[in-house]
Amino acid sequence: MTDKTLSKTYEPKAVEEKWAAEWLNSGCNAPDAPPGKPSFSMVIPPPNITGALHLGHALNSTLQDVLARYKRMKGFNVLWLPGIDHAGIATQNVVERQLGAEGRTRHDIGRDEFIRRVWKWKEESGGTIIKQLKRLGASCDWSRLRFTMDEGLSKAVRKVFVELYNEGLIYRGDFIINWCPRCHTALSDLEVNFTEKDGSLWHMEYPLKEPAGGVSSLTVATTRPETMLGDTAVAVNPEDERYKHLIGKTIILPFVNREIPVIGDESVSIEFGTGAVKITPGHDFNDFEVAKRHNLPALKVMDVDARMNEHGGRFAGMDRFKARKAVVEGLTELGLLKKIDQHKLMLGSCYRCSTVVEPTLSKQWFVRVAPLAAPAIKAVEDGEIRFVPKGWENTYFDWMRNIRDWCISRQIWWGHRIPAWHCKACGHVTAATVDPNRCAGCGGKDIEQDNDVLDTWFSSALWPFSTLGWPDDTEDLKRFYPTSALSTSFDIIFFWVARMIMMGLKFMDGKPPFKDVYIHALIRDACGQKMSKSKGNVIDPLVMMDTYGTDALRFTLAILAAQGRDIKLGEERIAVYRNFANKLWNLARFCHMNIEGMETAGAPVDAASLNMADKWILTRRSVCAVEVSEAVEGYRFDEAARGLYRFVWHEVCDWYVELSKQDLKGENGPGRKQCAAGVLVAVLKDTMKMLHPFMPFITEEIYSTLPGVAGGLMTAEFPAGKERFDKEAVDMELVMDVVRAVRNVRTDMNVMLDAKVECVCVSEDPGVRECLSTNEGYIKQLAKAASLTVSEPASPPKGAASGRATDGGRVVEVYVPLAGQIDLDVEEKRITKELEKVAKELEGVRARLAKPDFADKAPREVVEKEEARAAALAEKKEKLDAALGRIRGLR
RNA sequence: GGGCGGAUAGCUCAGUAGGUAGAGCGCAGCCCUUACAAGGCUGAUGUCACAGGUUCGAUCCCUGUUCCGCCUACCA
Repeated sequence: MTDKTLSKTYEPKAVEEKWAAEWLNSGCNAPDAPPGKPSFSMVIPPPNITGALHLGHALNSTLQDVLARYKRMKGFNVLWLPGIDHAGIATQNVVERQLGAEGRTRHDIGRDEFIRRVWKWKEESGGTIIKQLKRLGASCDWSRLRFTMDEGLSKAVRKVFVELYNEGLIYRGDFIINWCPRCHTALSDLEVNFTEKDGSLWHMEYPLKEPAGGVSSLTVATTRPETMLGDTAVAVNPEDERYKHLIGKTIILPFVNREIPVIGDESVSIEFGTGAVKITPGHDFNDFEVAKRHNLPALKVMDVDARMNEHGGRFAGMDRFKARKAVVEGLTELGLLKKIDQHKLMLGSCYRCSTVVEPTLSKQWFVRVAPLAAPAIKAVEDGEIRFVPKGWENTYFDWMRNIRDWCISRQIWWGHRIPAWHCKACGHVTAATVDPNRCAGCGGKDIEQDNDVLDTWFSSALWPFSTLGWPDDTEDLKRFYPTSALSTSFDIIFFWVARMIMMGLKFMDGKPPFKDVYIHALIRDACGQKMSKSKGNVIDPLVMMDTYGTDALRFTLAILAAQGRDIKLGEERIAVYRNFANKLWNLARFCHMNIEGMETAGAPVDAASLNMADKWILTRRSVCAVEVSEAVEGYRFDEAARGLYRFVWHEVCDWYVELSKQDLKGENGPGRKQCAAGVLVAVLKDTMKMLHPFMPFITEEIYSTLPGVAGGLMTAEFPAGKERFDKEAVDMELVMDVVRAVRNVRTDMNVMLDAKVECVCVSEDPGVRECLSTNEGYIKQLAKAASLTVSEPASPPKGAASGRATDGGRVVEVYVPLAGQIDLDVEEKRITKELEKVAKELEGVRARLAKPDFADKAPREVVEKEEARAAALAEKKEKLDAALGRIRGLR
């Protein structure tokens, strides 16, 4: 696209495709070969291979890309390493569904064939999200794309497992875990979502074997009647006067007629329910603990599908929910159901398929987490790892300090198979990084690898170093570990961040995986609801990119990314920043129209030829650059984006473009034209550079059309913001203020736009007067004034409407004589209103100054400032009084 | 039950070493002024949730209250 054919509105599609391809070919996403540059590294939080880009990804990737591109432009050797995880359960579900469509199960085709199918699926349709991230402009080093099931990463997983096992930090045993009856696997505590549900509290009467103290039964209250078949005790509080005499007695469990003891346990609440609790160690976390304390047996009464098993008596074979109904009916028939209370309970469901989980006793592998957590807590306490915003540290500490062992085995096939072999002869477990052929205990050859695979998060926890080549001692590890920052969502602080910290410290010689953890906001819909497919309130980032352009989406996400607050996103917001992209585009068009044919427009401008407007905009550019730098480095993406928006729209476009028009048209001679063009181009180039991390496509496109440009923006240097002309910048602001004052009067007085007015500016400050005279051209042009008179204080012109400009403590009275045109009523009303406001304000300031304490205790600067303010207000009031008098005098 | 965060213009949100409260959208008026109507100029609107406290001074700090979110927790 050449400068001559820039379309009137920005059309993102072609531009995005062009640059996305260009960046991929250029290789500038990859870090340089070892130079002296400092490193900046990040790993992408690996999305699921089954996933599609949602707004959370888009936000997170945009912010990381801002960091990556910014740091690159700041001279860092940047590595942003992308990848995906194998999402064990989710992926297995996808392929099992495919098989299901063929009328088969994974068991029909066997483990090896199933794994082959999953890999085939992965090659064909896995990882579409990577393409989508590229479309978003994410400048990852795609040549280093990693996958948790890669050979290298699998090697890392095995080594970590074996070392932890050998140290006794991984163990296997029978414990109660969360079982998903649909996925047929254990889940860790974190993989269960709890939601409040309306349920019932059934009061069930259990007969005693022998009456005691005139009592022949005990009534328990439960939310899960069907589990009664697995009861191995009834517990009461040992302090409970109603029941303490029953402790040690025997109950005959209805239906199955099993004899179970009444025990005393302090965990039982006297107030809740009936004060007596049935104990089902095979299907309840709490009961399992109670049973351990009392040496009670645990009985599993359900199978893998959560159907009642052979211990279920007449209920055997029934699904747990059917069995519940049947048990309740059965009890009713026996006259043992005493009461049903409405009761709210927290119900756990599988985070992958939402099936209600079944706490089940089962043999599983666990990580003993406490020893790993201790140094991980310390690293954050000591500030070695920093959370941004800091508040998230509490969440992290809270969890880490109450951490429970992590169930890492999953009864699925897709994932890292546990590198442990069971010996059939001696029962010894051999954990090994290389498949062994004999038992390490007895040397026997009849060994078999454990059937389970590891939790996907087990491999993700190694991500910051496994992706850099560990366990090999690679150059990448030396250069890029620890990584500089990790950006992610708060909901995986436990899943991932905490575990990465633990594993990083453990396996990387105590070095944490990253220095900063940036926790980004959660995106909600415009009403504040969490977006979800079932609610139908999802905004698809891909559709937004199609509709408004990728840069618009990115800028929207960045400018809304304030720390510590959720983002409520409505589509209209994106349209606003689409407009911004368009504004930018037209700024570029304006530039091209005005420099067309100028050979030297891209050449550096001689500082001596700069005028006040040039110096003003160059200064504002520098201030903006510094502000953006500080904001990005402090992860305040919203501030950076807001600063850029203001600079581009309200400084460059609203003012500099207007200020430079006469010069650019050549009205002030070739020298001025040359200079203004040079400044405009320079400012535009810097603007593109500053904006590039946020809006990479449009900026790259515009930049490439500017004269005197060599190379792309990605490798350009971020403006340092050193060139400043503060004095001129302040003077320019005063001139702008005068223009605003005149416009203000014009509007208030309903002066037609094309009607020129006279304009009188009065100031007692000779510096101010000189400044205004020098810039007469600007004022006349922008305020549409036919003439400008600058004078010392004198009696104001007759029949003039008045205004006033103040900037930096300097004051200019502005008069616009409108003899005959002035609407006296309007002007009188306007001045009266203004006068009231000033009087009120003055009163307040004077009241404050009058307080003796204020003068005594407030800092001197503040007192002086207030005094100056009072004086200014008094003067203003005086002027307004005079103006009012003049208006009235005209009647 | 514990913890965290929010409450600022009609809406969505910034902000403040405690010292005159800001933006965008929307709204009103005037403009199709050759970069841009996805635009320009101008304007109006706030007991900064409530009640106390500290302070010369609080939207900001402290305490309590009320609403609204979220995270976390084995009362069956």
